[in-house]
Amino acid sequence: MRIGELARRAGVSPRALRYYEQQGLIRARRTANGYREYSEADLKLVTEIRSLLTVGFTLEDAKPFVACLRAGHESGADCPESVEVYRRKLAEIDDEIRALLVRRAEVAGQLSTACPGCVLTKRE
Amino acid sequence: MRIGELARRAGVSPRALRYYEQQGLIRARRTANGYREYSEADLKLVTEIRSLLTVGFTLEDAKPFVACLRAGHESGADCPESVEVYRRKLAEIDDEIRALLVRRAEVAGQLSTACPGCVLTKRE
DNA sequence: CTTGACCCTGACACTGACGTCAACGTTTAC
DNA sequence: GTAAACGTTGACGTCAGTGTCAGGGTCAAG
Repeated sequence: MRIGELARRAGVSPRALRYYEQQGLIRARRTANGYREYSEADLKLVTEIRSLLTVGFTLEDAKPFVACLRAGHESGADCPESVEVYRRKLAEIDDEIRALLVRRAEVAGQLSTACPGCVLTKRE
Repeated sequence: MRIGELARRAGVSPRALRYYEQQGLIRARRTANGYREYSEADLKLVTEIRSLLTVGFTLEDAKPFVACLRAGHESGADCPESVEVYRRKLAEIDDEIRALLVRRAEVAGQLSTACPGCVLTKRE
């Protein structure tokens, strides 16, 4: 299939696919006229990339998963490199959550000082 | 005082001060040679901006606080517009925390599927 | 033959808060 | 007198993942 069809089926733009290629995540054979030609396996790669991106991963993070799929594994997570990315991401998310909780407390403190009673304490 | 002194006392770079001015947050008188001249009140403005930025506010968010100080109030939060920004920010932070908790759960789920026992459940 | 739907590459736009450099004028200290 | 340290404006670089042109080529249907 060509880029337009893959884009529709994967739910992304052709522009995004070219960008993924440029970043070294996917590759495409070229037909005689220079058009990119994709396989079903490529659809699987792009689907994996998309699901990772929507969970907050970067394209860089997604690389091990793509490599894992290309190596023949069923899931992109079936490789130690992918698992390592999962663990790192989990730690990053935890850090962000902690930082946000601190910020929340600071802002809530300021707000209650500036306007006692304004804090509705939605959480907990 | 000139820009270098204000920058040192406020703990920011001269570049940042020029940027704040460009964004309409601070203003400076000019001496005959074109140098910016600041007052103690300006130091207070910049200090307010910095403390808001470090809590995750944008320069746009900081504008009502600066306006409030310029209007003569002791605290930048002594105006309804500032309080409104506080409340909005609090809601934004809560949204971000909720989104991160969802992401955390998704990633943790994927990780436990890919590598049972890898999730160390640091939280709770 | 031409219209329209594709495809190509290359490159700028965007968001935020600056860092950094260029190319220049001013002030201060020795 | 001169060099360091300061000031000025202007403009590009950063990070990520595209959107959106510009300016082409390709191909099937009518």
